[in-house]
Amino acid sequence: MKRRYITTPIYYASGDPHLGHAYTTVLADALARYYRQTGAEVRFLTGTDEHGQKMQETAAKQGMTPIELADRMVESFQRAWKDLNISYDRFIRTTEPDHVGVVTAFLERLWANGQIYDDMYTGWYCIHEERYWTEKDVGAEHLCPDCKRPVDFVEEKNYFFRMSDYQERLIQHIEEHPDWIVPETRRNEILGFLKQPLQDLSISRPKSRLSWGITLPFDPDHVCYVWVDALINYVTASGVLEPGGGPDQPGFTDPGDSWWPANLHVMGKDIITNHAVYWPTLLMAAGLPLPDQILAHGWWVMEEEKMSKSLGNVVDPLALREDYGTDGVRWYLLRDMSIGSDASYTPERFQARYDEIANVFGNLANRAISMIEKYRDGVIPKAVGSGLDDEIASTLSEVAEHMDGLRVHDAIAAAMELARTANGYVDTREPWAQAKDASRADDLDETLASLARVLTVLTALFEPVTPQKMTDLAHQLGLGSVPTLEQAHTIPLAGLSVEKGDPLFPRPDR
RNA sequence: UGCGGGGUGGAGCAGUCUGGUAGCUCGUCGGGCUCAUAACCCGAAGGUCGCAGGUUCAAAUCCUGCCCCCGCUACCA
Repeated sequence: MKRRYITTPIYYASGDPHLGHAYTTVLADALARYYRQTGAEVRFLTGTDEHGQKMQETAAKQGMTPIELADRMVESFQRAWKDLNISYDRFIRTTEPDHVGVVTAFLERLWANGQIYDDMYTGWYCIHEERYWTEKDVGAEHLCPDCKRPVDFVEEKNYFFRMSDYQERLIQHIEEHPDWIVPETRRNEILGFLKQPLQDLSISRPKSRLSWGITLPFDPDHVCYVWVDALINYVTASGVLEPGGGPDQPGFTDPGDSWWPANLHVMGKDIITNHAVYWPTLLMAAGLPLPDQILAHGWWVMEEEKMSKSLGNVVDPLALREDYGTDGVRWYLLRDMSIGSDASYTPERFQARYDEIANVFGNLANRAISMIEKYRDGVIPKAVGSGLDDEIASTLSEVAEHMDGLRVHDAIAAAMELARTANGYVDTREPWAQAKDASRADDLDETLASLARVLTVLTALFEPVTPQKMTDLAHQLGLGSVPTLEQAHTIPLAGLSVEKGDPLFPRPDR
């Protein structure tokens, strides 16, 4: 059986989940569900990134230990994902002993192979912001770009990964695999970025400054840089690397027996460099194959400001669920963002999109099932003609093409087009007129059977986006569950008893 | 500064590679239908396709110049 390993980033556990997290996760979930629909065995990974300076600081501010803060945030994230009906198979935490063991083994392997060396790190440190800046950042005045205070020149021992050694190999890989980074605009950015000489990557922090992290196996006074720690989670969850491995027993299992390499890493555009540069070079150094694809989506923007905690204009994705339901939110997020560009959230746009699925699809289901009840005592008649079979076939191939190209919004639009076509079909066929003329019983059967078929196909097509609602619709159609894409256009429907339920996408009182 | 993306009726987008009556969704206006969630279906109005030149029988589409917007230009999460 075909296998699919898909990941979200692991989210930094210093704050509660927000719309950005929710979008990435819903997007990955829709893809994971689609892959399952196509019959693949799927591993869908998400989790939390729990080490690092900000965790340490945030926890201290709240009078907690870092792990207490992490525990609380894990609960918060898991509740959010449950509320959004996220079908992850594994939730990883970077504080898990397994992960710590894998990171340690990974670093030992790089150390043993001479991929890591120590040197003095120099930079400009802002005491107020508690962070380093580059020469370019601070300018000739040597002022912190954020707070405009003078910065100090400091140097400390750091361990560096020989990332620069892999620059050419990485460029070659990206050029030979045009779809490795999606969308193309992000690929161009990375290629542009790689035109400049790549520097080596600092992968350690002295414990004197930061203790909340994974201790380097070759120097107990330093912890691993959180991004290196975090990226390795994808490997940990794949099972390709056994914790406890070391220079003498590298601990790598055959990639063929594990989930590695990942088929797809999904993320926001803000962390594309980490995933498209740091991560592949680290993998190269470790002798592991690279992931098949990296998908970087845009941001949700609101009134021209990025939605971030610091700007204080967060829209709680769960708040929208109160009026429109989980699937209403999932639908909006996936329908309204064209992967690759940013999308802007406004209540008006949300409502317009919700109206679309309520009016075009929800109402189609409602009217079709209602007519089957009214004209055929609730039993789906035998199909006597081809009905909308051609439109169904072309929609299925179109949706598959878009989904395989990671254009989820286009796939959804194509599926919705089938619902629009079916609404037009109802008007053309005029089943209410067919029902009044006993001699046209076959025509009416064809009309109603075709509509039942379209709805069945639509349950499969929309399941990745609105899973609960499609399960509800399948039940209304007399099916036990949402069929797979393969079954949807062949599974026998004649004789099934439909039962009209509540509207799938009710319009809230206005 | 360099690299990349974009500027198309009120809004959001497609079309540009492979020149040939400017398309889609929403909104507006008019009509139709009655199975349905005041939903659905049909039709109409509305754009000199950022600006200026050029090539061509013909340019949103190709070429030149300019204007404007956005992203990336990494390493302490």
